[in-house]
Order: sequence, then C-alpha cells, then structure tokens
Amino acid sequence: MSDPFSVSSRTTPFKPATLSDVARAAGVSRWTAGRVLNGGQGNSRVAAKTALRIHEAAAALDYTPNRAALQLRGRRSHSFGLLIASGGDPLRASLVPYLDAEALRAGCSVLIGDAIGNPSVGPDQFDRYVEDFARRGVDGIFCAVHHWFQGDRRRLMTRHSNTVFYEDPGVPEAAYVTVDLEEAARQAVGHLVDRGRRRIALAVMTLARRPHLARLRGYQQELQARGLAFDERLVFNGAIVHLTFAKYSEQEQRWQFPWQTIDTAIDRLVVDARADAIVAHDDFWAAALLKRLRARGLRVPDDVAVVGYSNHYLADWTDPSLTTLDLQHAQAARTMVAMMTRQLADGPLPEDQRVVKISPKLIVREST
Amino acid sequence: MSDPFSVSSRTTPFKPATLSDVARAAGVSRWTAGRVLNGGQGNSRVAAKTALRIHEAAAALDYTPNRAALQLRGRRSHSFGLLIASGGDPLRASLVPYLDAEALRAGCSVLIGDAIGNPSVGPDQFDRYVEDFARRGVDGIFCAVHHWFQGDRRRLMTRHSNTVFYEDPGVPEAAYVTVDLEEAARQAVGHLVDRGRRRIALAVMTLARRPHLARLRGYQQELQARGLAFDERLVFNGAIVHLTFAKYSEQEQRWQFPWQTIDTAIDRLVVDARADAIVAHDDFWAAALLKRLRARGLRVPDDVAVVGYSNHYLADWTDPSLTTLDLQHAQAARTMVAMMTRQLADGPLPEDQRVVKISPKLIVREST
DNA sequence: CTGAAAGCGCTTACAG
DNA sequence: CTGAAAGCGCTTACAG
Repeated sequence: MSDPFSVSSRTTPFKPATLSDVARAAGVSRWTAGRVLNGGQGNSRVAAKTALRIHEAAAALDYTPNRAALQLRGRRSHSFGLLIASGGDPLRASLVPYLDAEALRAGCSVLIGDAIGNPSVGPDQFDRYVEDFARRGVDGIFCAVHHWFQGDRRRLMTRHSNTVFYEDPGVPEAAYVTVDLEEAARQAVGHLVDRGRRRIALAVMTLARRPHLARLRGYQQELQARGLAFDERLVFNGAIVHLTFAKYSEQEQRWQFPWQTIDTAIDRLVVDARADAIVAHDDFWAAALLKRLRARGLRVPDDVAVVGYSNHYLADWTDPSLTTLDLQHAQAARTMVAMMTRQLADGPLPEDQRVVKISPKLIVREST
Repeated sequence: MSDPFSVSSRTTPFKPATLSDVARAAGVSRWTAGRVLNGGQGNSRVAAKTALRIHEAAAALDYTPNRAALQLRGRRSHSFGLLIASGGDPLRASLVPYLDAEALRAGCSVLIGDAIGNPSVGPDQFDRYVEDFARRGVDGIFCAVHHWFQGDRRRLMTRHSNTVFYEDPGVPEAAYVTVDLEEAARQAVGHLVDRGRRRIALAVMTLARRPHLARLRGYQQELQARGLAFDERLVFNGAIVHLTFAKYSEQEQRWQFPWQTIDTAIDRLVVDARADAIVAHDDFWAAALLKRLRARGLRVPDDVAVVGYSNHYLADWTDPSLTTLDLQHAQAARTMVAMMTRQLADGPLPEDQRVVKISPKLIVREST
C-alpha cells in the first residue's frame, strides 16, 4: 500500500500485554499475578517480595487489565451512563464536563446518552438508553434529564439500582442532588435589600411545581427577616396568566420564548405594583425582562433591578450584564459521583442521605 | 432486608438470554445460532427455515449478544470515543447531542471525553483519553477539541486510525469536517448589501490562522461580485492591535473577553472608516459590539448593522437579537459519522474525500 | 448444511 | 503460599 497512514496502522498493531505475559516475566503463575494486580482481598496471600516483582513486571510491560475479559467475568465495567438532554436544556449541558471529570477521578468513563429529545431519534430514546446501558454493563447511571422529557424513571431505577439524579425526578426512593431554591430566593432578595430596594418582586413561570413553591417560601422568609412586608401583588405566577409557556421546538432545537408573558409580568409588577426589583425565574426570563424593560424606556438597574437564576453563558452578554445565581455545577457533579460511589459500595443510601441540597452562589454584575 | 428498593434489585437480577439459550430453544447448535444472529457472511450457509426459527427464538428470549464476549473475541465494540472540551468552548458543546444521535443510528454508543481543560484534571487529559479509549476498544474517535487545547493529535491518529475531526487539526492525512468560512463571509456580505449597506466592515480576532484568511477572501469576493470597492481600512485584524485576546479562565471556567479590542474596532471601523455594517468574528464579538455601540449612542441596525457567526444561544437574547450564521451542527454530525462509517469499512479515505466543507446558514434577526 | 473443540483474557473455586 | 482446571459468552478454524 502506498498510503503511509494505513501502513503505519498496520505495522504497529497495538497488542497490549496480558496477565500471562506479566506472570511469565515475573516468573509466577497467572493466579498469583492476577491476585496481586487485579485481585481485591487475596493479595495478602502473596509474599511481599513476589508482589513487588510482579508490579515491576507489570509496569515494564505497561500492563492494563483487559476490560472486556473483566466484564465477562462479572466484574465492574468502570463506566457510568449519563442521561441528559442538553439539546433541550442548554443549562444542564454544562454538567457534562464536570461529571466526566469527577467520574475520571473515580476511575470511570462516561457513556453519554444525550440524544434525548433529538428529532432524529424516537420519543422512547430515554428507555432505549436505559436498556443499552444495562447491556453494556455500566456500574451506574446519572440522570440529569428534565422532567418534561418522556422516559420511565421507575424502570430506570429498577434496571439500575445505582442511579443518581440531578433534581428531584419525582420517584420514591430516588437519590438526587438539587439546588436549594429556597436559599436561592433568600440570597437574591437579601442582595436586593442590601442594594436599597424595597419593592422586590418575584416572577416565576409557575408555582404549580413543588420546587417553585420553595422559591416563594425563601422569598417570603427573607422579606420578613429584613423587616419588609409581603405584598402578593409583587408575586407573578406565569402559569396563572394562561399565556404561552416556553415551548421547546424540536424542529429548530430551540426554545420558543413566551415574550407576551414577560410583558404581562412587567405590567403587573412594575406598572401596577411599582416594583423596583425583580427576582426572575431564570436567566432567560431575566434577559427577556431586560429587553422588554428597555423597550418601555425603563432603565436597569436604575429604575428596576433584575436578578437571574443559573448563571448561563448569556449572563455576561446581556446589556446590562446579569446579576444571577450560579448553580455550582462542579460541586453538584462532585456530590453526584460521591453518592454513586457510596451506593456502589454500600447499596442504597439511607433515607436521610438520599437528597443533597446545593447552595447556589450569587454572582453580582451590572443588572442590580 | 426491609428496604424494598434493595429487595427489588435483588429479587429481579437481570440475567439476559445467551446464545446457548437461543440455540437450545431453536433446537440447533450454538454455531448455527451464532452464524444466523451475529455472523456476517456465513449465514447463507444456514437453511432459510432454520434461520427463521432461530430469529423467532431470539426475539422470544429478547436475546442481545453479550458485548464483552464479542469484544474479547476481537469484534467491534460498537462504541465511539468523543473528544471535546465543551467547558472551554460552549459553541461545540451543541455538537454532542447530534453526534450521539447519529452514532445511535449507526448502532453505536458514545464514550465522552469532555473533561479536557477542566481544572480538576491534568493538562494531559487529552492523551489520557486517547489511551483509555484504545483500551476500551472503541471503533473510532471523533475529535472536536479546539486547537488551543494541549494534546497530541498525531499520536491520536496513529493510535486510532479511524479518527474524524471537527475543523482542521493541522495534522497531515487527517479526515475532517469544517464549516466553509469563505462561504460564510460571502453570505454575510451579500445579505448586508441586500439590506442597502455599502461600507461593510470585517472584524476578526486574527488573520494569522489559515481559516480566517478564507474569511477575508470570501469578504473580498462578495464585495467584488456586488460591485463594491475593497477598502482595507474596513478590515479589522484583532491580532495586529496587540490588545488582549479572549482568554479562557480555568478558574472560573469562563472566557475573559477583550472588551478593549472591541472598542478599538469601533474606533477604527465606525468612527474612522465610517462603516455602516460589521461582519463580526463570532457571536461573542457581535454581542460585544452591540453593547459597546449602544454605549456610544450608536443604534443597531439603524446606524450600524452587525452580523455574527455560529448562532449560539445568546443570539436570541442580545438586544437587538443577532443576525448570524448557523453552523449546521446536525449536518456536520451526520457527515462525521458517515465518514467514520466509511473509514471503518474501507480504511482511510482517499485524499480528495478527507475534507468535507459544510455551508453555514444565515439566520436573520433584528441586528441587520 | 451442522457439530465439537479450542481459545479470547480474565477470575474463582478447588487442590496441593 | 502457589498451581491446574473450569468457565464467563462468544467466534473461528477444523471436521464431518
């Protein structure tokens, strides 16, 4: 062949050293070598100097155990499956590098299941991944798929008892990491009070789901702690307005944003209730508020301060840039992998340790 | 045990059917069953009615071949490795779901290597992934890591002859998919001319790298095609200004954006050279231009129109929203998987088929 | 057209 | 403390 590329790939066929090679080099049997290199408990049954000789031989031969063989014998695959729908949720996409980094530190690779919600796959992709990951013998599953995506979470949990979720999947017994929304609201309100705001509004997409009620609680708590009265006209619940919600367009792989809801929120909160600050549902709501407030000639932060939630990339690029709460994904990932590792070692976590709350961190920019 | 969770996971230990099970059920030998279900060529040597019986038995038992066993016998692992640094490059993160979806359609799973550049792993993580993926026996590697990240691309290619890159890695013989930057510049300029602009500027971070020279070529071509004179004062080369570049902060996992460079660009292009439109390096440059133009009292698009590049999420959220070029990641992913599949079947691609250019697509929003 | 045997690289009882 | 044998689930020469 004249192609140097193909020649090189043929003349250097990578042939890794096997346990037999190491055993031969060290002058011991395969059993002994296996015991020392891959065995768990039994290595105490091998003489220290023999073990040393074996380790040296292994290092010299650059030995790594063959994963396929280990797996065939029923050992751990040292891989995790990660269920995520980053196409439909850009916020969670940033969890991936952190989870991968943490898995790596735990000696595991990550199989990604990221096509959920993609128009080219079926709506049952979630369940297909669950099957495929099982067949590939992953040691556990991380599930960061938002609740609005189809998929049988219960079946996931029976199929993979070692599952750790990001945010409450609404399935009993589930282990998960979640951002403390109560704390998030408290921090936002506290910051705005410190900035001299007195008519602080809360604008959320819905109060129908439990997590958002936690937000309302935190909001009220902090107002009270700061000696401010609660005024229900300063709470905007998008769901009640009966306008269009954010809708994910699978065609365009983008969100169709409910701009009218934002205008209504401004009418109610700023025009009617004279709010001087708004704690927004998330950074997208906050960015939309920024645009629509400007369109009405209202200045941010002079007339109205705005706080977002999630610290998405866009927070640096809105005009003005956005004060928001960072979700601390690095910490979330670390916690998720730690929970997984514990589950792997000790089985299901005790009830009082199945839910871990992460405190978000306020990032102050120009909008407050 | 009183824990229903752990009980359930123990009472239903998932024990998949094996080839022997299928053979027994169909009343044939393992050889025959294997030939029919997993064998490639030899299944013509099995009687049609026998084959049918075997397929029925396999379906009834929900048989799937054991991957570990196949791999141990030296067959394909039906998995790909994906090298990416989405933490350091949010634009490419959106390739992941598309690549995963396409790999799925080709019957393969994706092992993700996304921790590159993450502060918690070493700078040699790229090379570590290359090793780990080899040991796990992936069938090929997709590499979408930006050139500024450390990592031995040559070694990657000798270790995995089936590698497909996103964007030119600068390694001879490499197969890659790339966005046609010449075409991108032509489309942007053409659109601006259609909008009545006559003093169209080009603002890029650098002209030192080959791809960006293609941009300049496309820009000049389209001006000429539209009968407009080329004015070198309307080309801004960020590298020549000797100001700070965008720098990725591993601490904050964010880009430190060179705002001064943007101000200088506005001085040169708009103030000095009276540009009425700017084709920007990317969406981040475009968003920065929007903010800085407004700060000077210049209106977009009335005074100056701005076109971005990449159609990042933020394009919807800038004020005004951004006209930009979509990178067509779905198409890029489809092409990458197709190239991989061909390489897998036929070996390295012929030289004239190793580089595939994707035409970006203009998305018109409010900034032009 | 079909079967019995060997072996991929490892572990796990079982003997010494 | 160490070794020979069997087997995880599959494929691949070999015989029939």
